[in-house]
Amino acid sequence: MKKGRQVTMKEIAKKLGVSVSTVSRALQDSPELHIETKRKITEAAKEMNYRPNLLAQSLRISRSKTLGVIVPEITSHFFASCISGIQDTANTRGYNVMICQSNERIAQEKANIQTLVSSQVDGLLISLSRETNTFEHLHELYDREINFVLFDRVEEDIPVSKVTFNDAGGAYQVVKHLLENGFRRIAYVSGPEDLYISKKRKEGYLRALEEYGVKINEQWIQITDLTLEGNLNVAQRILQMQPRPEAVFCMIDPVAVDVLTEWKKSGIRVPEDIALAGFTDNPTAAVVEPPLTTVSQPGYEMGKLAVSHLLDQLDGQASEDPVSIVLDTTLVIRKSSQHLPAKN
Amino acid sequence: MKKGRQVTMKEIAKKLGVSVSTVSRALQDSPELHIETKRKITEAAKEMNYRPNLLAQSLRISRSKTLGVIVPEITSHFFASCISGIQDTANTRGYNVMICQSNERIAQEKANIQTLVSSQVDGLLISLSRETNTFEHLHELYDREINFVLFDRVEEDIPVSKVTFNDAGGAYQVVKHLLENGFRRIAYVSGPEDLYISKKRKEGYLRALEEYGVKINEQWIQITDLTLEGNLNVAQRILQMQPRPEAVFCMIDPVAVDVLTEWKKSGIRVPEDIALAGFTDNPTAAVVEPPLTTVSQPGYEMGKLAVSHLLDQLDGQASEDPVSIVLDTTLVIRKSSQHLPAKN
DNA sequence: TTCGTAATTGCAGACGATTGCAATAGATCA
DNA sequence: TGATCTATTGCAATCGTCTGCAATTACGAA
Repeated sequence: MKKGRQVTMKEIAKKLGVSVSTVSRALQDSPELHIETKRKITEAAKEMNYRPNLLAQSLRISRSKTLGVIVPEITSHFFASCISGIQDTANTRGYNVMICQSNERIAQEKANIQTLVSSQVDGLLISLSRETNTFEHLHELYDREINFVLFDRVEEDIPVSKVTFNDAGGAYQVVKHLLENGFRRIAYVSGPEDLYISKKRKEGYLRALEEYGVKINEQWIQITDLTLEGNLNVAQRILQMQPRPEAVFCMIDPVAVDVLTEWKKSGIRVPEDIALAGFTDNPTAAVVEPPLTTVSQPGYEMGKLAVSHLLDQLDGQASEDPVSIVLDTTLVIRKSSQHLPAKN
Repeated sequence: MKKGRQVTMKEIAKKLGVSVSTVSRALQDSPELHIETKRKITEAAKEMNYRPNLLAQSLRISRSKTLGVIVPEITSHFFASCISGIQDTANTRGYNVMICQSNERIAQEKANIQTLVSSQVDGLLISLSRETNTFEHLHELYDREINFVLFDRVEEDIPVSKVTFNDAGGAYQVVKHLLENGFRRIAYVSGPEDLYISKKRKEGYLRALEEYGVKINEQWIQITDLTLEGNLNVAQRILQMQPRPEAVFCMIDPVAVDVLTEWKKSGIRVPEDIALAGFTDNPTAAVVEPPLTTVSQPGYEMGKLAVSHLLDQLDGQASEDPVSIVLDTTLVIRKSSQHLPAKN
């Protein structure tokens, strides 16, 4: 099974006894060609099943009509949603998409950037890996005047457009909801502290507590490395605190799910013994028992917006100045945070 | 922010006063060049941050070192796993990957194929959409001698290599498990009947029942269109059967989860009142209450295998004859199928 | 009849890289 | 000293497409 030769303009030209340039112009529906010639050529092209060689086209016009996307991991439902939004929008605007995953490693992220740039993508959409705490590779992209947009996991000091969620606002919403339900001792389970979302969601958490006059206890803020083991450790540490927190807000749903599972094993009931909330609204959040209160962030929309902005930039429709688009999140109240008057 | 010019061989050549061909040979580490010239050129290349233009390279050597992947949807955890496996393997073997989703529509699937072929991918990995019940587009690919491999959702009559799961075997495993737990009236909730997996899993279901001497009741086989509404309808229909099935095997986990949710609302307890099992081992399966017995199919492995086979084919390492690789599934027993002696 | 003009089409040179072959130089041998 | 060989490098064509410009033809106007 060898790769068959594709039909080229040259072959159409030879068959019809015209020049390649005439074929090219006919297929572009150029107005300066005789209408009859044009008809003959387009007909022959269809008949011979001609398909333009995008590689050659891209090389010639120095635009590949392809975008590069780098996400930490595709198997995360959130990032998969982003990609889906990116794809759909890019396709309807005539662009293809090459997707890479960094697997949360900065070395892979750098390698991905190299590959995509070598592949002559017209622009990049990047969500940073967890490991990424230095940013020369992004500055280099910027210096080389390559268009890119950061989304979700961003670095604020790079002068490019960014699309993020109002992470602080979302955290504020959910913590406020807990406070309004009467909880006061509210813990926050954070991921590694240098992560953008760890910081932002902590901000919202602190703001809500402060607004409700709750004095913050430093031990309420627990750090997990986001591994299963780390999450279970935090779950246990929280149970052993004196006094024990009445509610816990986890930075992301998977942590909340792990914590919930661990507590169930220990016979702790949610929300009767302790309330719980997450962030992201993963598919699992809705189906755990009890269903998890969380903050929904529309990944599909984020992808759409990020790519739209990048394409506007490429088409010269957007201003040269970087903008920061902040998407609102939605509080999703489920049973895990409901203060029940009577224990059942 | 305009796209900056990339450094080309021409510029290196000019700077060093040599010809472009010499630069090309130096960067390929050709043995016929003077070692000193080679050193100077590679140094200059590094210093000027030269990166080969993959488009030009591909055009010249007529190999893009890029593969195309088409999946029904990226947001499905299973397909995301496949993609992840494909990516990792392709990258380590020096290939890039362009991913498309058909969104379960055949028209989109055809369009994706067109685009990828135009982009001169060296080969394709395709998992068919639900809508795909005609196959001319695949036959055309075959006739044009374009390399491709089908995975998971395949069409058996196309003479190309395929990677599938032992769907019938997996279904047999799980239904046998239900039978061994003492259940006899076992229903099967199928998706649309023309789907490959609907058929295969039904095969396994029937084989297990037959083997255990259970006479099949036609109404046990229920069809859903896989929408939420369809799933809930099936859930209700099952409850109303006389006599009611003792256990239900759903073709895919999401159906089982919908059914479970609906039953819970009606006060039906799983597995005490009725046992339940799914297929796929989605992340949700482990966290629902009760945890769902299911059949795990390693998507990452499937992706790895499919792409390895395709690449072997491209490299001429595989035989020309199509092969059919069948992966085994693993039964994952959880609470939803456990027959409890006493109701609690 | 002659010339300007418009309508069509082809030539040739890019885009950036690769590669067969020719060319040049110095070295070696008789 | 002349001929042959080898090592090193450049020329030019090529991949498929696009496009500025030149070339050709026909036509109407003076």
